[in-house]
Amino acid sequence: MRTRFCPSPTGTVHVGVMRAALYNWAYARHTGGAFVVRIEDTDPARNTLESERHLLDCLRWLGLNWDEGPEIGGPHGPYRQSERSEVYRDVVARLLESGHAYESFSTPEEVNARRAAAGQDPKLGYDNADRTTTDAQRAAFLAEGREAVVRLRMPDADLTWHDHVRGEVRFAAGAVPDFVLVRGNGTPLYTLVNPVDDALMGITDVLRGEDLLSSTPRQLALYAALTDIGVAAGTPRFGHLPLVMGEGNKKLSKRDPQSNFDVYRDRGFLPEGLVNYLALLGWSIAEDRDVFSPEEMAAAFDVDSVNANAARFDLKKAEAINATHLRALPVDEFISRVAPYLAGAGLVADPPTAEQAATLEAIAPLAQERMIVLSDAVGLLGFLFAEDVEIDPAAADKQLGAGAGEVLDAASAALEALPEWTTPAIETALKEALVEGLGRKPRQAFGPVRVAVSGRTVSPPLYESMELLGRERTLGRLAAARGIATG
RNA sequence: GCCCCCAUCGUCUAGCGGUCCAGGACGCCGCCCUUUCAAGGCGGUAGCACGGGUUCGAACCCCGUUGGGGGCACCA
Repeated sequence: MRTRFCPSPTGTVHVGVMRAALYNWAYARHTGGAFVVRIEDTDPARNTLESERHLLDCLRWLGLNWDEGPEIGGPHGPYRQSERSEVYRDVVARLLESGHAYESFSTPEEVNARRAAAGQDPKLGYDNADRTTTDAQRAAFLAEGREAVVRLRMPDADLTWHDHVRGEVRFAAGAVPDFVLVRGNGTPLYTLVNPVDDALMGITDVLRGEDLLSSTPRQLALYAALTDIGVAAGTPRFGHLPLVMGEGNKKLSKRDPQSNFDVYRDRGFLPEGLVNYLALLGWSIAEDRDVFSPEEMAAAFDVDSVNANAARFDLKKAEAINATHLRALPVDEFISRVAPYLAGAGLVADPPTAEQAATLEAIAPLAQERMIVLSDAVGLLGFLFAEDVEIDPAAADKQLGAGAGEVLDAASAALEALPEWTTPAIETALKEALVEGLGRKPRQAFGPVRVAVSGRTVSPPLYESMELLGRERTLGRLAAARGIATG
């Protein structure tokens, strides 16, 4: 099997597009085939090199390594369509020569006028009228300075195929007009270039979004022509993947912020977490299981079992899956992944100093199970790497109101006198002072202390955090919180 | 408007004629654990769009209806 991913390098990277890449990758890996990447940059107005680099970087980050394609080459290169003009020119010449394609001089206005004259809806589009253009007419058009587009002559037969995910699909003969392969200015269109390259690159299975389903009949016709002139060895199998939907009930569009792949990466989703979630959008590994590694996916993935329903992107579930992967990370691995986020926020040096590394190592196991994405560490652990802590106003409202002053005073007094600064000693002292001494319920006793020390209502376990913070900083923070406590 | 695709809990899904008064996960709600919040454990909530067939038997097959989605460029 040979599958491919052929993005157009424009703007941001879309999660739906990456899901398609993932399925292609997984299918190739599952079958022991090859995964080919090709850059479809035939629209110079919209394509940028920067965008291409970013796309490839996202693929690499997700772990979707390709066997042939940009940057690594391969036997069917070049893998960038902007570098394949001669190939297309040659194919078009042969298509024209064999009569599968023809020059078409009608302008869109003329087509519409003909439709209107016949009392038809102009939405019907091109009417195949130029199939019969004579040499004399052609010469006249050329003399007028007209440019011709090149169109494929569609066969007069139903077009059907067996789709990997949808089964038999059929389009009636005549449903698709002769479509344009080459612009008037001579540059080729996606409609030509995509099947030509798939043919030339030996792609056996085309897995792509359902939004391309209705362009399949055209491609089938082109493949037949290409096979006839010896460019293609046959027609690939197709599999049309369910669309990824957004919040509403519409295809997740590029304009939708949720569709931007970068935001997940930047927030600190793990590649394996995102792979896992994306895989679930239309496929399941087993009846009672939905957490798995990319390798497990590749081992189990089969396109024929992909679900045909459109799938809504559910951030909550994506986060839950990611959190599971995060917790499953070995601690040292977790530390090395989280450190860049802390460094990025200016909390630790890059790399962390010996002291910071020691703190990180001590707190990591406690922090790991409280996080969803890596960037959560910034808020959760920031208090350990700064002299002072900024208290979250909402947390202050909640915990530094009535009765907090008394708690903070008692905590300070108990901790000041502590002979040794260890987690068990802190625990004992605080419980004695607050729970027994003041008769507070644990949740009321420790809430204000937690906010004073960490600045938040959610933090790693309290006593351990205090030990790591040291007596001086802890007492300083209790005093600072006492200053703003209202009760 | 035309063509095509789709239809199981709020969401993602399992189910491919009987083993399903429909299983898992996220979410949500309880309870337990507990120093907060989480995490973890336990339990609960909620679904086969509708109508006809076919069949001894239908979530599964067929037809229709309704609903949703996608596509109809000299974009990709």
